[in-house]
Amino acid sequence: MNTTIATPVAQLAVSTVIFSLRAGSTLWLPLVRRIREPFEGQWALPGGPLGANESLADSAARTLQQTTGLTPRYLEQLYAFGTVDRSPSQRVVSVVYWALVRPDEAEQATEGENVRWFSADELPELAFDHNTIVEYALWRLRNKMEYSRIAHAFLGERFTLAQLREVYEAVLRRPLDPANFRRQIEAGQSIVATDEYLAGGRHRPPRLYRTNESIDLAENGPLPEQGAPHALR
Amino acid sequence: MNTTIATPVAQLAVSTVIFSLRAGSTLWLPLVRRIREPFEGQWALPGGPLGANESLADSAARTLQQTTGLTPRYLEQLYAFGTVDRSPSQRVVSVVYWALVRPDEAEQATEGENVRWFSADELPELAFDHNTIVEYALWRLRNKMEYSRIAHAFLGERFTLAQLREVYEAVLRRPLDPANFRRQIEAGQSIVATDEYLAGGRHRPPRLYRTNESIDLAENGPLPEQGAPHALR
DNA sequence: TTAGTTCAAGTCATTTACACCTTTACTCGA
DNA sequence: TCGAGTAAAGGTGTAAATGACTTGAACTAA
Repeated sequence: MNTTIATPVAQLAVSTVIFSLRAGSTLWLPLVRRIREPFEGQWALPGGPLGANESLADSAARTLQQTTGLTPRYLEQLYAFGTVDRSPSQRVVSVVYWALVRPDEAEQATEGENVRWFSADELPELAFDHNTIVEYALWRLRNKMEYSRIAHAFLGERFTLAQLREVYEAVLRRPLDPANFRRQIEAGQSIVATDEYLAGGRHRPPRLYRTNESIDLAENGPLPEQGAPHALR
Repeated sequence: MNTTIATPVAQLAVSTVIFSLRAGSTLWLPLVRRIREPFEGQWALPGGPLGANESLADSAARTLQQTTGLTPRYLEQLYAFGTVDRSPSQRVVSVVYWALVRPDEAEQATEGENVRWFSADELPELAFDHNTIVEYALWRLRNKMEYSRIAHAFLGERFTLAQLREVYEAVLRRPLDPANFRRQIEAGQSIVATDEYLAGGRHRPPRLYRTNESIDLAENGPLPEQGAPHALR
């Protein structure tokens, strides 16, 4: 074997942008406070160096679990960021993933001195180029919302059509006609009606639906390394 | 500074899948023969280790230039591949780009013992997981063809509508109605009619068009590190 | 019982997509 | 020089998708 082990030109890190919906209508994401230089004390995306025996997606899932306690239902690679000057001193190439979690999962997440949730519209100044990264992740989320069915990853097992519509309205930031929304969703095959109804509101109880597991909701093409353990298919 | 320089868990490499259209109707891509282990003698995607003072996109452009002599008009990041076992011995994480070149550029490319063009449908068994990578790049190309205007990157300065349609037909592998194609393209703003015509055929000379530079043809969103020097915007 | 709310379903006009047809303009060979 | 061949350019009709709006049903709370 004549392979020379070159001195590394860059550190390899994996980070993740996690989205959730708080109060059912605003996009929130968890950030972690940096506990060392550079950017000590500033907020940053959860992540860390790639482990020796884990794939990129596994690394994203692990660091997520360790820093925020979250295990997202949806995890997909976003982009690899590698400009020379994006980190002072040692050069870092970051493979960034993006994830969606349900509101109930998000509430279980550890929140404290070093982990806090922020509104996606009102972020502080983040470490490194993480503001840029979040902006791109937001674009990807909104874009993907229009041609795939990832909205389901924000919801639990059972949900009403109104809840699903509210997810779309929150992410796309515009109201949708309930009647037309119903027609379009029913035309597709992405959800299945159950025979349960949600009682309790002061109105006619809406029917509960569940996602159709046999339909590909992500539309990511023939990707070999398929997301996290619980990746949406 | 208390940053510890960890021993690298993986080598960082950048590779590129380059597509071109030969004879105006079949997808071709250049491969390079490996001159060292592992996979010595087998065909692989052009690429190499990331240089110390270049961004990921610059590295893709440079290795492309060195191995094939090509400077693609379109260059976009495809995916970062990083499963643990994708390379024997030393672990390698590859950030893969994909590129489009015009047929006339492709002809200038060096072809010889160590560089050869292959039909995208009839590839040999490649080194590493490069067959998988090419398959994914093909999916991305065909997918992107349907919602963006990247087809223009296959063509030169001036082209007829029939030529543009042939690009679509070749990539999507199905015939398109010339009349409807004309209307759809004209409805968009991606091309501009010139007052030139292409004479020589035994039929009415078709009008020549050029791409509208002021329109974003790639639709990649707010990406910071924008492709290669000549990236299509 | 009644008012209020939302689900659920239906109507209608407009736009868009697609298949097919006709005319026009040019080149080339007889 | 004339006719045949070819593809551009433009047109028409039908089906599907979309958006704005309307109606009725089901339930809660007062």
